[in-house]
Amino acid sequence: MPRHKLEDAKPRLLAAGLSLFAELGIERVNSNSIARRAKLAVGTFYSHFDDKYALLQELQMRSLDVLRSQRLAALREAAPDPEAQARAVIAAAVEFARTHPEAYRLAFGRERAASTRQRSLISESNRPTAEVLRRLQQAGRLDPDLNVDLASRAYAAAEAGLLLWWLEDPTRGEARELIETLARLHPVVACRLS
Amino acid sequence: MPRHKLEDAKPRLLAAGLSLFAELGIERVNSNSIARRAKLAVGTFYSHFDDKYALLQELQMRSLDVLRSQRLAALREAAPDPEAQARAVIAAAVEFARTHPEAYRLAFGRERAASTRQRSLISESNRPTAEVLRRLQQAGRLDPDLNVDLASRAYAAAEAGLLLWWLEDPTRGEARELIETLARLHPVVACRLS
Amino acid sequence: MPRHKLEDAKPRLLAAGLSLFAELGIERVNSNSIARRAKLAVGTFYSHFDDKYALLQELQMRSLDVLRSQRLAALREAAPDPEAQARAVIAAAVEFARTHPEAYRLAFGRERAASTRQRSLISESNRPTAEVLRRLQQAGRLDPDLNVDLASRAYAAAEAGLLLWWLEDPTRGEARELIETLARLHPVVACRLS
Amino acid sequence: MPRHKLEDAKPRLLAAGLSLFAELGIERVNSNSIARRAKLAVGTFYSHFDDKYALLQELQMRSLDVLRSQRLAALREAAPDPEAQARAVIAAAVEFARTHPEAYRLAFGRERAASTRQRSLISESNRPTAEVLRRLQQAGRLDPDLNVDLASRAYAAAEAGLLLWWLEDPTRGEARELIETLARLHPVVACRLS
DNA sequence: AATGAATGAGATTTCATTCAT
DNA sequence: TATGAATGAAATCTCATTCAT
Repeated sequence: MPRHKLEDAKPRLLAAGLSLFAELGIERVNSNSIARRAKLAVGTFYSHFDDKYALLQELQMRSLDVLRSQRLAALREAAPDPEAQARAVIAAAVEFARTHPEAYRLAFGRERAASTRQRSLISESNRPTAEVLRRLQQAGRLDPDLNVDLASRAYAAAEAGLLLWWLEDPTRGEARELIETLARLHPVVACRLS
Repeated sequence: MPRHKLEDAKPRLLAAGLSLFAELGIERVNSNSIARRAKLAVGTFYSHFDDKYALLQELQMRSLDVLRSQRLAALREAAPDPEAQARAVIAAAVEFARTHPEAYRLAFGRERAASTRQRSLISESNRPTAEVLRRLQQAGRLDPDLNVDLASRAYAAAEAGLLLWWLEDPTRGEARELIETLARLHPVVACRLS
Repeated sequence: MPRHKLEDAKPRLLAAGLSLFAELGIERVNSNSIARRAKLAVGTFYSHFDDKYALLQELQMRSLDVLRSQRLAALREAAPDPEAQARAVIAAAVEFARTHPEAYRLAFGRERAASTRQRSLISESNRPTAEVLRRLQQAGRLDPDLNVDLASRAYAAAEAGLLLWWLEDPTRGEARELIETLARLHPVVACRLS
Repeated sequence: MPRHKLEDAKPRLLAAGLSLFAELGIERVNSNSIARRAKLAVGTFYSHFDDKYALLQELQMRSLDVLRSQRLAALREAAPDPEAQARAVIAAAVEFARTHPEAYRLAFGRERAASTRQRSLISESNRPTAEVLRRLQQAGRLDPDLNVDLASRAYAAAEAGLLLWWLEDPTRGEARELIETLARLHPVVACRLS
């Protein structure tokens, strides 16, 4: 006996999952409670997702997509100078974390779609940075001794780690300070030549 | 019917827990399997730990203590120059991660003693760095605009993130490169004046 | 894999619990055995009751409700004389114990919904008696020195204790004798004036 | 490695058991906690008692012995009149309950040495009353229609039930009132002829 | 597609009892 | 006799998943 309009089950499950995961962490959440919060039956949950990890993964992918597109937009509007561009991309990330704290926590926090041997999301969002660094290095504008993969990975960890920590208590700093701090650690800045 | 010598139950449980947590993550491990791997009865597990999270926490604390003391030892032997000291402390961390990969993963990886609202272990190991930066800043040897808390937190995240990523596949870089990369991002270096 | 019709799980669990508690006492009974006797899965037990004590409490409440209503019915049909009324109410209790021995044992026997600091069920069923005595005393038809609370509580214990003992071996007396004996101890009779 | 003087292990276990049983009820108490409260090792518990039920039974027996002897003493000092004697015996019970509330609760409360098909302790303490009634009835001083077994059993339940209830909150009445109330319900009084 | 009671494997935890010291 | 760490059977409880409606 179908009781709800058909169209909105999936978005409701995603929203319910997002808030529950953010509150409790995946391992403390179960499919029944997600359905309950979405005011749907458990069975409905299973007709949309294989399990809670699938829902988590979808949430993470959606978050990353939004973040990615906001970074690209920022990039397009930034001055064509590597440092300005790095700063713009960082600012986009800080803004995303500020406006979607639950999504950011879910995508970059400790939650993993368990079973899945999913590539780290940090690595995922890291790839473009490595590319940029490589190009700068070839252009002679970056320390040639730098291991570009390590540096971009270290920076990505710094960004995610700092923002997650900040989200726990946003009085820990102002957006401006966050951006400034991250910019100084960004390889484009910290390892530039001259 | 007690069958084992008295002295070794707890160390065996710790060792069994360390290897199982490292292999599977806490949520895939249960008290029965820890006891089984330690060749002890379940009850023995519970006469030494309240639950698997307590065992995890003890492992984390022990790892941090060892890491802390190795950092201090490195510090004592380093030249009295801030940059040399930062490098020495980084080298000690890399060495610890290399020689105790499971312990490092457990202490800094995503595993958390759940329910416990335990202070992040990264923050914990972060405190001394912030102190050093504050002193340098007062001595006028560090950018006075730097928010020392944010910077040290960002660096700590970079270090932990990079080492965890490296441990997944140690061919990703040489110890030397890791140290070099982290040194460049360390606030003492990246934000020094002149 | 749900296998049963929906309607009958709870009644079946109640019936299974009643017979098992009566046979063995709560502490010798466990949720698995209740479910097994009801030919249901353990999980089904827990989707209807928090634990075995909750089931016990529901059985006790239901028994008391039935007993209460039978006492009221008896009262309505009795002559408007206090002694006749007491006798009618006693007879109703004896009849209830005779026809629902397990329910009576569960409600008045030693089984308690443990942890619960539940008001004694004897006290519960005692309240009306105390009221009646108080009114008779004010009307000058009962010894004015009598402590009505103590007397009604003592009587209630006598009634419950005698019936429980009788249920252990009904050849210990005839219903008529039980009623007669209890009537003589009832404060309305034992403490009447003139 | 014996650590305690040999002589006092058993009394200490009995005292520990008495207080724990009184606090929590047998089913919430276990041999380990009894030994712990007695500041002895578990093993010592098992060298003195088969299990916690054996300890309970010993406590109950000891309590009954003391109560019995106090009743006898009271009887010896009472006037040779049945009613005075009943009153004296009741007073002894009230006094015992007042001075040894834990022991009284243990002996007459709902705790049972489970497994044991032990005769009810109430029945046990009931026997003498039935004897007395029978003699009075033969002497023509008691209603010849009275079923002496039922009456004495009902009275015993009233006495135990009232005193247990009173012990829960001794402000419920004064010793004098308790004695008076119980005396009125005692078959010797309530069923005497003329 | 939606429902939700029912399922039962499996995890957590307790505690009476043993036995080497 | 006393000790107490170790044992492991058994109880409690959870929750992902199914399927008749």
